[in-house]
Amino acid sequence: MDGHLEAPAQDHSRYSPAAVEQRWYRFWEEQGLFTPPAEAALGQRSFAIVIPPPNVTGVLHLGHALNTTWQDILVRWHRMCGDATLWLPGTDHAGISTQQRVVDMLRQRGQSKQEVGRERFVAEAWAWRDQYGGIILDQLRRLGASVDWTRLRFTLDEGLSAAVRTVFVRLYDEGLIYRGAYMVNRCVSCATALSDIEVEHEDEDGWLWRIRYPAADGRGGSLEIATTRPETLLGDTALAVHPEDARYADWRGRRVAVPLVGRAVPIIADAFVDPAFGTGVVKVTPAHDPNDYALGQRHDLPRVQVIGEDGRMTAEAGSYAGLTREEARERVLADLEAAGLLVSKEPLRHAVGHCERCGTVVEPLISVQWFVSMQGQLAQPAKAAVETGAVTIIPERFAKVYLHWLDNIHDWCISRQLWWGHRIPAYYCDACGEVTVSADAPAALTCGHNPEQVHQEEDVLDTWFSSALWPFSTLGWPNTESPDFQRFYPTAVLSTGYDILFFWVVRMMVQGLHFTGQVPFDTVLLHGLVRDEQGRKMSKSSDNGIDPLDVVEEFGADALRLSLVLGTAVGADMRFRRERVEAARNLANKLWNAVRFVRAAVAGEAPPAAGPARPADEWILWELDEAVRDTTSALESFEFGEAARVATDFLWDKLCDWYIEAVKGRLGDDGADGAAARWTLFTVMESTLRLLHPFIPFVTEELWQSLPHAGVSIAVAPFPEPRADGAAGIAVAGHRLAQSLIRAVRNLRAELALPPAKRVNAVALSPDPAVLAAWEANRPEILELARLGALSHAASERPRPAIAAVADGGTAYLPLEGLVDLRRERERLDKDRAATAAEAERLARRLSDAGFRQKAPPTVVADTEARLKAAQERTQRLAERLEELS
RNA sequence: GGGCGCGUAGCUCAGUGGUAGAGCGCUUGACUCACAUUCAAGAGGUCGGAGGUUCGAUACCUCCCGUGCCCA
Repeated sequence: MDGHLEAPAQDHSRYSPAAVEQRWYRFWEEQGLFTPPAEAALGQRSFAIVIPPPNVTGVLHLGHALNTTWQDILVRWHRMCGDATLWLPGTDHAGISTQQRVVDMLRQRGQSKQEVGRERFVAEAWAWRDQYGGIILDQLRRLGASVDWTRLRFTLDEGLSAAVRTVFVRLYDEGLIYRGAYMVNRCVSCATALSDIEVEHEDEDGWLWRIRYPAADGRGGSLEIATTRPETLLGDTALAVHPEDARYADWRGRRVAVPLVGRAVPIIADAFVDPAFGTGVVKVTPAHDPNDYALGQRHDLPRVQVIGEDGRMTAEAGSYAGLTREEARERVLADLEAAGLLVSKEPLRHAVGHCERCGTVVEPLISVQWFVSMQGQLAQPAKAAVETGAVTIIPERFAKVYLHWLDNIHDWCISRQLWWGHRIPAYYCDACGEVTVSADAPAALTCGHNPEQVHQEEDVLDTWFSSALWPFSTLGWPNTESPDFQRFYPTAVLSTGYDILFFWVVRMMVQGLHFTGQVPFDTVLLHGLVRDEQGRKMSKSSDNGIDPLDVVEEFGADALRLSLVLGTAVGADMRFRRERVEAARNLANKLWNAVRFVRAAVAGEAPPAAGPARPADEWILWELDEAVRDTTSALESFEFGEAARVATDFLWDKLCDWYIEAVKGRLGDDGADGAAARWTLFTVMESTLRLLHPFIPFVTEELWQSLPHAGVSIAVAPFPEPRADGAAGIAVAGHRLAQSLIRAVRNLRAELALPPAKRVNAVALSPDPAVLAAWEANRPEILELARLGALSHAASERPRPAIAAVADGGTAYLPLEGLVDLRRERERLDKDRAATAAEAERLARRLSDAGFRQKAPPTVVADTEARLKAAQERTQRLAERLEELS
């Protein structure tokens, strides 16, 4: 990086982020600025965030960009505040997705997973990871994420894997992990079991078929049932009605024949049945429906599995064996029709479960899986932590969602029939089948047989099982003496999308509390979805996804970041809008040019300390203090949009539009006034860069380096603080009065279409000597910014006729007879007078209300009185002026 | 069915128990020596509807309408 520290910023009027950003990221990384110092300074606070580990197969999308921006703002801010700041990066191994990639890769080589075998398959997966798994990490660099790359973690790292084994064994020993045959969701395409929350329910248009089941007890008659899944009738082992449904009271205890298979099954009564749905009779297929499974348990029904794990009909399905679920449905319907048992069909919109990963319709199947018992011992502390405020969820409303979910939590199916992942540390004795659970290959089996003769469980763990440990496994746990764990756990903030509140946040809370006894983080920040310009969810299938890197290429990472935080609220979905990025790009450009101006003004050297000399100087220093205070308090409450708005408004509206324009005439001055101007301008500009750095790190670094500076990087320069003595004084108030006058004159000039080059003289009158003094104190600024030739206060010089600009505290008259359309002028003044009078009337009415005077806070009453006085004065002056014109 | 959002300027969205805001768009003027990715000025809103609480409601409460999401 030789030389570029001294390299001047390009002297173009347009900022080119592409030429700048990657260079600075390399610099930050090489300087090790994102690695917290090894030793904490005395009294230094620590601030840690673990990144939500992106899927190793993933590519960056705008949701990542938003979340990364939030975290980077927090982290850069804390780092500049001098905290020992750690932002720990990493990726997760994404079991299903990665396995699918490797399977595809093998298929292209003409190989199958079975052919290569488990060991080689896993090796191929690692090779795939090494080749492609870093893509998303480089994308985070492009966004400016100030993560500590020296602490990069991966969920399959040895350390993290040891944490996974430790947790599994402990939960097993505590009886909180168990293995058994239960109904779970199976994705026949991904060929694995899924947990409940990996199933997405979507309403789909389907059919409700009515099917007749003839009596099988020789007493004649038949029962009509309604179903959306006729193919499962092959596995029916009962029909059910509501216990109080009089229509079917006679049927209870009788038997009917399952169509096509002829099996005689009982009619049972259960309050689960909704008598109002369909015919009030439901078929019961305990092996293929979660509700029927529960019914089957209550009534001790046999289970007949007619659909296999591959989604095809089993031998139990008789002549349908081998057909897919879809084919079987067609055949069953045709055969029912032929048998005269298909009564009717009607359209029905109903929820169908799909695999969250691949979209395939999930099949509920009974199989042997591993589960975590979530209720009670695990869920309770996680609930309590939020209820007691040990953890704050922002926005608050998600706390309710979180608690409600924990109240209704189900056991978590954690086994996956995959090869890529943490293989479950359970060992089966080949001699007796006994299960031994052990973090390492067991030296002794619980059954006492020879430990040589074991085979390890084939299944791996749900990826989320390892993600749940992320806040502490990445910091060295289970070694609780590890320096990072000691220093940075619990972490400070966990920022992620609300869509993975259940998948991840809850589970981290559960595991963190159970295994460390502490909350894993103090604050949970949840962001919304970034949608496309039409408000649609972005997705690969609808091809409306926007690649953040395309945006970075075109507008710069700073512009993307700023556009994602400006004008957005925490937790709310937002639309991505191109104009927003353009506006943010324009702001970066504005900053660029403002600094160009300052650089020219100070000619390469930091101006010697001078302090403010004129009211304008006092005013901008005071406004800066305000901006620093407001930005800081917004950051403290995680209001990123508000923080960015305050900081950028200061830059544009205060510093650029007012102060730089006001100070221009003084910068070349050789005396004390020039020195004060240069010092103030430089001081404010440099502070502004630091204020903006957390939001737009690249351009601020480039510009900060181009100005005289102390220190290696703005990234480790102190965040601005308000001056201790920065109260608003008379000078500040005076400058604001001058600004009001300037605005009033500008307004007039625009009305009259006076070109800026045209200088006019003005007479400014006020009954208040303080106002006159303020104008006098700001005379050069007023002359320049209002484009006046001269400004006098003597009433005798008041030009007649003239046109008036009514400002706060007084009125300015411009001698513009001939230019003035008197009728239009009267209209303008009258409109103003009417509005001001209405305002005065409203305020007067409020003040005459005894309730208001008694109950409103005194400051509000005083404020209202002041406003009334100002409105009355202004109305008076406008009326006088109208009088003069008539 | 249960729960939670949202409805503010033409568009997209901030926001607040006490004077309604921004960006873009629109109108008018200006290539003013940092910036036309700019500057100055302006138009535009009974803050979805109806009640209620309050001295005061766009904001708090209730209901309704519209719209979106989560869970079952």
